[in-house]
Amino acid sequence: MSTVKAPRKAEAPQPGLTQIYQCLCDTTRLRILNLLAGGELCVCHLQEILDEPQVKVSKHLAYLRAKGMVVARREGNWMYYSTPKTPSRALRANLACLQDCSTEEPAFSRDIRRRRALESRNGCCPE
Amino acid sequence: MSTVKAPRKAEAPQPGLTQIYQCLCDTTRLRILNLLAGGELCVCHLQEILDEPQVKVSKHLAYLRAKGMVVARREGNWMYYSTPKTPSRALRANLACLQDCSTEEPAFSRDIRRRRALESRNGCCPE
DNA sequence: CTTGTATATTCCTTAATACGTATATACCTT
DNA sequence: AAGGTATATACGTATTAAGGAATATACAAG
Repeated sequence: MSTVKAPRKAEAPQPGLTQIYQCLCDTTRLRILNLLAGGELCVCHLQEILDEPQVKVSKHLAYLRAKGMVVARREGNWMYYSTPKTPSRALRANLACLQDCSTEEPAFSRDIRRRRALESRNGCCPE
Repeated sequence: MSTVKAPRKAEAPQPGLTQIYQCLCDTTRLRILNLLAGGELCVCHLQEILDEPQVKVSKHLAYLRAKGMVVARREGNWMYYSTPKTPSRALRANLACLQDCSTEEPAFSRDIRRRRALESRNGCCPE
């Protein structure tokens, strides 16, 4: 046993192909990842943009995080989620593919629009 | 009601993004799609290359077909599966992405190698 | 019409997932 | 310490998926 104490919440290792697709096969998670492609977001903004209950958003974020699809950082009361800064080849390719495909789906571009609107009028959490 | 009789087994419409990812989130289905990227295959060849029981292969093929990810044609006793000739933009992009990512995963290239070996020595079904 | 081969489907069990309600945790403010 | 806000987890439940064993279908050949 190593004497080095593990951090209470280690980030998950980068996911394999199957895990990536498991994350992508839910509409809410797709919307989240589509949004995070535009940069970090806090949970309250995600909730508002997605217009989904807190527990639902939180659980999907936990799912994504457990599989290494997103990383989280805390700032005071707020949690900010983003895609990993150095994604694996497979993850990078699939996020790019999602970006490409999402332009077709109206729900996705609507989310992006709502994000812009929300960020312009400055939301709940410290910038 | 239309008087036109529907074919007994219509091909499914092209899948949406979520459906695509639902199809991709199983290892066996990923292997199948990876193989079909190299062209049509009959079920017996798929069984042999994947080294999986008949019922498992057949059910995953049915799943893929029901979601419009593959199409099937019969020739005598044999069923041949392939990706649709004119895939939707999303399907095309994701199959290409899979192709790109699969080069990293040893299981996938092994399948391709087994396919080549099997086809060179000519298998069970009419060429 | 019988038999054989290739493939599909049914039925069952087990495990995974999705969602909601309620509760817990983490941090800030006073 | 006490209360408030943001977020996470536990628990119950309903739905869905995966896999195997057995059976059914479709076609070919005699």
